[in-house]
Amino acid sequence: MAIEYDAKYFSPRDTLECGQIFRFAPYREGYKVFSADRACYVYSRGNTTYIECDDEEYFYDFFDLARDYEAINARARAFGVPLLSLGAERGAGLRLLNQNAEEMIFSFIISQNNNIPRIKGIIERICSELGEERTFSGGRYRTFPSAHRLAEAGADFFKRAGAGYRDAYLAETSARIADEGIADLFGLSTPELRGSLLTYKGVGPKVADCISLFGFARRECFPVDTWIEKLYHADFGGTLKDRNKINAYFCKLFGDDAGYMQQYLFYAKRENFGRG
DNA sequence: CTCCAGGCTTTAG
DNA sequence: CTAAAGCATGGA
Repeated sequence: MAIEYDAKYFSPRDTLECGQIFRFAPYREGYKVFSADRACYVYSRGNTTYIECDDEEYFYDFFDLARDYEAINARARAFGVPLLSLGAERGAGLRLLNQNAEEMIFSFIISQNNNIPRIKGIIERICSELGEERTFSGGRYRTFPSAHRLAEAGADFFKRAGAGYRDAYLAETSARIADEGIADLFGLSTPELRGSLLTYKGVGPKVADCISLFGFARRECFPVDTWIEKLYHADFGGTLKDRNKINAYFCKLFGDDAGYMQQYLFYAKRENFGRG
C-alpha cells in the first residue's frame, strides 16, 4: 500500500531538508519520517514519489497533497526576486508539512538560538527516553511524548537531553499544556493564535510564527530568523532592523503565500543557491 | 580563542 | 515604550 505523487512537486529531500521538520532519517532509497505517533517511508523513483505507511489519510494531509504546488511555485517565480526564483526552481519539490501542533510547540521552543543538527539531537534524545515504542517497516521507533510525559520528566531531564537554558521553558510549557490542553487554539483566528502562543514560556514572535505555519496550517505566517534577516538585507535591499517590522514587510509583500515564500527563501539561502 | 545557530526572558533606561 | 544583557551547547 503506497501513495503515489508526481515527483516534480514532491521531493522528499527538498521537503525534509528545509528546516520545518526535525524527525527524519535516511532510509533505503529515501527517508523514514516520524510525526507524533506515526511513521512513514518516503522515496522517489523515476518521476514518482511514493509514501509507504499504515495510515494514508494521515500522511496525505501531512504532506499537504491536496494543495496545488505548481500554482504556488509559479506565483513565487512571478515576484521577480532572484533568490526567490532560485528557491522556487531548485526547490520546486518543496512542500509545507501539516504537522502535529503540540510537537511543533516543543520542537520550536528547542530551536531558539540553536542550530538544526543540535535541535534534531535534542528531540531525538527526548523521544527515545519518553516516547512509546512502536514498530514500522521492520524497525523500532519512538513516538513524540505527550505533554503529560514531558511535564513529569521536568527541567532536569531536559537539561540532560542537552536542551541547555531552554530546560525551564520546556518544563513550564509542558506542565501548562498537560493541565490545559491546546484544543482551544485551533478555533482562533491567526492573529489571535499568535497572541495566545506568545503567552507560552519560551515562545516569542519567530517561534509563534513557526508553530502557526507548520502546526496550524496558517500559511500567511512568515517566521523571521537569523537567515531571513540576512537575506532581507542582502537580497531585498532592506534597511529595517526590528524583526517585527521585517516580518510585517514580508507579510504585506507576500500576503496569503507568505509561508510558502518564506520556505523557498530559507531553503535557497541555507543551500547557498546562486553561489555554488 | 571568538563567532554563530530557525531567539527569548529579564532588566535597565 | 525600546535597547541590551544573559543565556547552554557544540561545531566552525
